[in-house]
Amino acid sequence: MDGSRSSVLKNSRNMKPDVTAPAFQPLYRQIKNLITQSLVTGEWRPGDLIPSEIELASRFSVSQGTVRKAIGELAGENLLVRQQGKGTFVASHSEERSQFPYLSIRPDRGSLDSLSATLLECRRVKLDSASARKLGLPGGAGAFLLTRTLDISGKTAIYEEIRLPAFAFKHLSAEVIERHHCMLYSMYETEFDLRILHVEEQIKATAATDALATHLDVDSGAPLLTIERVAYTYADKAVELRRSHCDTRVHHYRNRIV
Amino acid sequence: MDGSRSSVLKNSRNMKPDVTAPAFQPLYRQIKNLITQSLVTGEWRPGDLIPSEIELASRFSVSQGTVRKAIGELAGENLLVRQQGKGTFVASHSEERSQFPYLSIRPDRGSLDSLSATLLECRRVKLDSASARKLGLPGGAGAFLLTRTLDISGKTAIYEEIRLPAFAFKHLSAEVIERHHCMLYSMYETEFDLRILHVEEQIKATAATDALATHLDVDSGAPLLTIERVAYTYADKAVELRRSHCDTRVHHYRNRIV
DNA sequence: GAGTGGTCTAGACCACTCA
DNA sequence: GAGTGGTCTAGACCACTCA
Repeated sequence: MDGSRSSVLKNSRNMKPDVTAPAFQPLYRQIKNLITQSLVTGEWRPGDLIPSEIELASRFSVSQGTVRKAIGELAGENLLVRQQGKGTFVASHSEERSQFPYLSIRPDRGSLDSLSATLLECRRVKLDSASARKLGLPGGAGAFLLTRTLDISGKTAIYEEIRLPAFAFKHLSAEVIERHHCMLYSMYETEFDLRILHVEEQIKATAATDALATHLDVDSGAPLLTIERVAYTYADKAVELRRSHCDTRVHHYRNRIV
Repeated sequence: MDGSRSSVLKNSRNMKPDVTAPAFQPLYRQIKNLITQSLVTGEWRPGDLIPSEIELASRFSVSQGTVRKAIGELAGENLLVRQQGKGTFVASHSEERSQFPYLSIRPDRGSLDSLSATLLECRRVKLDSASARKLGLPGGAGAFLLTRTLDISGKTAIYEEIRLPAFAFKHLSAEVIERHHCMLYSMYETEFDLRILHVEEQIKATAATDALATHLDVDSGAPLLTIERVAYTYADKAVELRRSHCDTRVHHYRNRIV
């Protein structure tokens, strides 16, 4: 080797260099960015097998170790999944053990076994300005509003409203949702090419309104756990808003912090 | 190299091999276990600089890369902190930016700036059987019970009860706590050699009791966020129970899931 | 047996810290 | 300038999968 790191990867420089830019970008980061590009553009789609490390190393003219480090970071971010002996795959919600990958509600005793969703409504609405802002859209932008309930062990435990930007979910309908058995994140992926990568939640205790009390079969004014979620895809782009109201008499929200 | 991996690290085997044991344990995992041992026994204490990678590599007769991989996993678990040019340190709550490292409550608007704790009580109690079980102790074991409130931006937002096994916190007193300005996890570390590594929380919405209503200046029956926490040290050993009640009218619990 | 990811090495050099 | 962690390479070999 000649020690040159520039084979395909020389950073393009502006005439006026940006002094706030990081001084040094290691090779494996540049490889990581190239791989991420292929994910964003859809060249490799959820569930796909990507080229082997050896293949990528020769394609980018770097060593296998450098490709490994790039893939390792992407695997750590749950964008890729490595399987020894088989290869590296683009992560997908469709293949995950859990039907509801970001659901943190658990029964107080026993495990989360029987779980089912009932779609109540799917209709077109215009976004209020606060919701639009969170989705990076102008006020009044079109959206789908889904409402549904989730039953845990046969008992209705969650009522939720979900808002999805219309432009990204063109052919959405109750039929499409029900065809996917209400597994939304898997549906976003296969029907709309939209992979949810992380979610941010704000949780409060609230008093049940009359409507919620009816849906959840609790007393009006009873304490409920209200979760406001924003779900993000590539490049930290918000693509779903969700407000969930949970009856926590025999369930709880579980969280592990390291 | 002769390819032998056994220099100092041959696995000791029972006469009856444990068939459930993992078939293969890579070298770096064994090195990781050795380093973890030095952390558990207190050979290297929070804040300490550990030997350099080169030094450890020669001590264990492996390559620097193998030591790096072991340290990398420990750094990923927040047990060690690497600093380029300086060395690798044992992680410590005393050095962290946040006074309250696992506090997830945030103001709805603005950032978590002014934050203060008021210790209400510190006394000896006997553990009820449920609490004792969570701490892996027999029912009736001795413990300290701390109660305190936390003010966020000048407003009392949290009331909490904390239970600590007496045997591990021998010289605990209100004076010791106040000397540390109520920064408990930093105090556990410096006074009791106990480092909290992760916490598990169960969250419910509850109705304020009269006593809580008074402490938090809310109406009796008002919805509160109730967080049951178990805090763990090395080897997943539970060493603190905490029940926090939060007024979430102008605050929320924030969580990010990847 | 061929192909994949996983481990490990020795060695070179870089970025950073501190005296 | 000495010492640290960080990057990168080429090459060997291992564990695992699948035909």
